[in-house]
Amino acid sequence: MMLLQIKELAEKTGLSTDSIRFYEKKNLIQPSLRADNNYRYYDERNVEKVMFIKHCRELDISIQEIQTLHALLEHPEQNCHQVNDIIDQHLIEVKAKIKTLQSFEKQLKTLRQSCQSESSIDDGMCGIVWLYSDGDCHWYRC
Amino acid sequence: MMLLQIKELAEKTGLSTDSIRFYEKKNLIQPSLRADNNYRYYDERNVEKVMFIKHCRELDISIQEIQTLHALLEHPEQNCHQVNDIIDQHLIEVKAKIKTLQSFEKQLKTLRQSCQSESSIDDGMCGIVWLYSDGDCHWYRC
DNA sequence: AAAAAGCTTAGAGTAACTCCAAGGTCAAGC
DNA sequence: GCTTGACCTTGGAGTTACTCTAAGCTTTTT
Repeated sequence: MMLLQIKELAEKTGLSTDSIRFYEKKNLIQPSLRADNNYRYYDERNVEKVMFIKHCRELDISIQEIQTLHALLEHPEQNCHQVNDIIDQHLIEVKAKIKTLQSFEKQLKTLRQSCQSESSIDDGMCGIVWLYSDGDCHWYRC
Repeated sequence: MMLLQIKELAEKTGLSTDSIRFYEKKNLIQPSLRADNNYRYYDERNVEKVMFIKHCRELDISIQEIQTLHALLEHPEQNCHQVNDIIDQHLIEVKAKIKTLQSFEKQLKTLRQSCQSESSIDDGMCGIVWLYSDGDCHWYRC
C-alpha cells in the first residue's frame, strides 16, 4: 500500500498542508503512520477522511459539527436522527444566509444605481448616503 | 444639544458598546467629546456615522472598505467612481456567495433525503457517506 | 455612606485557517 | 562525501470582527 506524505495528500485533496495539520490538531484526522523521522504518512482511508472533511467544510459545516458527525459515525448502530438534526439545522442556516445575501444584493444594486459615475459625492446625487437609514434619504454631509 | 453616553448610543443604534469602542480603535468614529472623567460623549452626527457603519456592516462591507469609503467621503470633490468600484466589487462577491450557498442548499437537501430516519448509519442507507466525493457514492466505513 | 450602575483600559478568546521562523531530514548531483 | 534544494517538523503570531473578562474609576441612587 502506497503511503503519502503530507504534501502529496494536500495535492490529492486540494487542501493546504497547514489545513491538514490544523485538522489533526482539532482531532479530525490522524496520519496512519508517524515514521521514525517524525514525518506524517497517510493511507487511502486518510485520503477519504480528508475528502469527507473537505466536503463538509465546503458545505460550511463547522469543525465542531464535523467532530460530532465523526462521533456519530463511530456509533453506526444509531439511526440517522442526529445526523439529520445537524443537516437540518444547517439547511435552516444556509437558507437564512441566502435570504440575507439576496437582500444585500438588492440594496447594493439600489445603491449602485443612485450613485452614478457622472455625479460627484458632494452634489447630493451620490447614493452612498442612502446607507444611513433604511429607506429615508439621509444625506451624508462630508 | 444632547450628548449621549456610550450605552445610550449603543441602544440607539442597536450595536454593543464593545463594537462601538472597537470601531473607534479602527478609527471609524471618534466621540465628539471626551469629558474630564474620560467618558465618551456622542452627538447626533456620531449617531449617523455609527448608523452608516452599521448599515455597511449589515451589507457585509468590511471595516477596511468602510475606512476607504470614509476616506473617499472626505474628498467629496471626486466623483463616485471609486465608491462605485467598491460597491460593484461587493456585488460580485455577494452574487458569488449566493450561488455557493444555493449549491450548498441543494446538496444538503439531497443529503437529507438520502439519510432517512428509519435507516441506520451502518445499513448502507445513510446519505452522510455521500459527502465523500462529488456524485460518486462512496460509503463511509465506520 | 454604601451599593448599584456605568465608565475606563488592556488583554484574552473565538473560528478556521494562514504565514513565518528555526531547525531536522532526505534525495540528487558533482 | 558534501552541498543544494525540497521537503518535513514544531511553535507561535497574524487575520477578521468582534465578544468577554478583569481590575479599577466615576456617577447615580438609595
